[in-house]
Amino acid sequence: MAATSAGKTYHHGDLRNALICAAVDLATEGGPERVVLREAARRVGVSPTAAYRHFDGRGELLRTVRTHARRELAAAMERAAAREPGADDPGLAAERRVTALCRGYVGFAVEQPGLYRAAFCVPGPAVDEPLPVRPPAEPEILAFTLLREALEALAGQGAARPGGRPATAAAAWSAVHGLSLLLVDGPLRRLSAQRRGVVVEATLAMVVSGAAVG
Amino acid sequence: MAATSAGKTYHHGDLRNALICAAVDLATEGGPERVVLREAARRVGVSPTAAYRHFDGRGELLRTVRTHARRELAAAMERAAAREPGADDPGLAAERRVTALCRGYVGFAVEQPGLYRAAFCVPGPAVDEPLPVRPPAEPEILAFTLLREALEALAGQGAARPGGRPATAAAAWSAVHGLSLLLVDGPLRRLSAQRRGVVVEATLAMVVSGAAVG
DNA sequence: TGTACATCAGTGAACGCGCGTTCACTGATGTAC
DNA sequence: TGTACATCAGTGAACGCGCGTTCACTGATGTAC
Repeated sequence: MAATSAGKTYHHGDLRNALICAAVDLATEGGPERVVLREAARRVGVSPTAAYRHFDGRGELLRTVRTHARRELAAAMERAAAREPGADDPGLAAERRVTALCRGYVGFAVEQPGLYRAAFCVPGPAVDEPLPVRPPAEPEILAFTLLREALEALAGQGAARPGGRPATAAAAWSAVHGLSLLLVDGPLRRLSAQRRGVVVEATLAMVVSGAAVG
Repeated sequence: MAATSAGKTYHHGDLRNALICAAVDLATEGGPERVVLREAARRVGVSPTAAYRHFDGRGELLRTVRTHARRELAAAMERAAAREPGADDPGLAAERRVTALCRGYVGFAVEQPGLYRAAFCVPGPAVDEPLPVRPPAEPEILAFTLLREALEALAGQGAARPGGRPATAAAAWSAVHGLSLLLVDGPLRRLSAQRRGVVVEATLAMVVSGAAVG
């Protein structure tokens, strides 16, 4: 795009992506409520109106940011799992993968609180928007899928009750999600890094013990 | 107060409490972000300015609502525990109390989503407010205390590792908090009541198994 | 190769909204004498 | 018991803010001929 180096042309060339980047930055700085059309446009150096060429409105921009944030979360989990050393015992390996994924999850939340919150925001239908007859299917959330598959692998090793598995995965997700929010945005946000580590480990122990039971 | 029956006097008589009630209603309807000074005043039938005789500003009103919401949450937990039948075996009784408290916790969140979210909102310091040298100690959160004590009682029965206990309680809290938010405001909010029940039970099983380990 | 023209992607001004907060003020209350 | 006056608890208007969104518009681009 010629615009990139020359700067200042009338046509931006890649405005949609530029707006998304600005919006992601906003979410990173201050969470989903900070994602605001006018400010994103301002940062890109474009009039607010221009954004409407590329997005339906604020809602769509926010949903785009959310998708991005969810991908980043899953990527952080994968990276954490990849760092984990393997193990000969497949049961141990499975357990390690679960804990690594969880650590990656919580680590992302702690390091990117704004983005983490954006990953789970609900963009709120415009006031009094009529409810759709059938709500659109929620898109799969990759972070949850990773967790569920790792837990299934772990359960496959032991004597876990089949059929309880999706619910077991949801329970584990509850634990890491709740922990993340308590640490990031909630009553545990002032914990020292050390205490935080202790709480994280206790939660992981709970998740693993729950997987054995579930 | 003469004002109560006669209506319309210049002096309201109990404006502070009236504003709190209105603000709690707002939170109940739409969560903490719906708690807004002007609207609370409007509902009470008073000018916005009048609120400043009784509150420092929006922040104080919101903190008051939060306190109220936290109390309600704890009360819901206590009620749930009180409904639970006792048991001769003290270990079983302790376990039952833990699960009942947790059920009460999640039940409150599901029935009063707005209030639940208000209970854990952080009123956000005014932009660029200088950080206090020493952050004010977080007030104890009764819901957490209840949970911690019940878990301690449960651990006292078995061979749980001492010293791990506060962290174990935080892990349990993470689970019920995360579950509540996933159900109320998050990706699990469209679950049928039945599926929701399954997930709640799986989470409780995880919490109990974690208490045994921790 | 040049040019007319449709289309695309921006602009700038404006609307209406609701908010938090402050100002100068006034009506009501109750207390000292 | 009556009255002057301080104090308390309201009013109403206004300020400034930033937002989402829409309008009529124009500059730039690229394509058909």
